Amino acid sequence: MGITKTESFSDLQNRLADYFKVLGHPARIAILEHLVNANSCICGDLVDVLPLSQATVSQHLKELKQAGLIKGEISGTSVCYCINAEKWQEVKSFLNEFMDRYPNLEDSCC
Amino acid sequence: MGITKTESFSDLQNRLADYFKVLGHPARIAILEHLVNANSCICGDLVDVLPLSQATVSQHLKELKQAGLIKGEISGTSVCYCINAEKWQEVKSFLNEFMDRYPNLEDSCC
DNA sequence: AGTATTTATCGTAATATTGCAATAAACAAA
DNA sequence: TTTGTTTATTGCAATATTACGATAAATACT
Repeated sequence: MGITKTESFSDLQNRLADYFKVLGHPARIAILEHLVNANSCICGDLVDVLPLSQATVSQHLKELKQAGLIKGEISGTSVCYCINAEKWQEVKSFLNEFMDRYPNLEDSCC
Repeated sequence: MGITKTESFSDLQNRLADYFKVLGHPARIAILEHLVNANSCICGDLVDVLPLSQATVSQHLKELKQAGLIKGEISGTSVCYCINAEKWQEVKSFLNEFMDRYPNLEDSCC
């Protein structure tokens, strides 16, 4: 019924899905790319770079922040965003472990 | 407006987001886990394993198949599903390349 | 104080996703 | 042919997501 049956799956499955999900939007990919490329705090110009309104960008930033992938630091009137390095590594490993569970072999059955 | 502004983003950004997105649901994670663990074709018993109706499972399988992550081979009345090994590696690399763009360093600015 | 700048939040509309019952489709077995 | 078995599809209903205008909140500057 449009509601994901979260409670029917394991914590691990839900956590995996949640991280994949937050990465599953081109705007959030674009935001992360921008922050990664800059490799520094970006104050405000994200809205200029993205083809979305200020309100929409703010919403995507909120989701990325909630997932822990980025940090936002208030600096005067504006806010500086950057990648949360530790969390980024953690998520990378977490997702990779999942992908690595399928062996790199040629012994596919079909 | 609920519609993702796909056309405003690059092909690469959209492709990345699409792969993350298809992985962004616990049911699809569970399906993939089952296929990975079996490391063989699974005929039919997926519905028994998952806490979802046959129709819903079939829908998730369709999405995974469309993304190319799994293959389905008709075998009599039933269908055998298994991981698409080549595509799995390809997607793993593709997503990993994105995650690796953020350097493994401690030189986070904030 | 008043004005400008920047970001967050609220409210709302449009679209997407999830889930399932019912049904269809395809095949096997009797 | 009829019956059962298995998977796909259709047609909803419920919820979630996306997007943005309007507005609020917070701070800086005159």
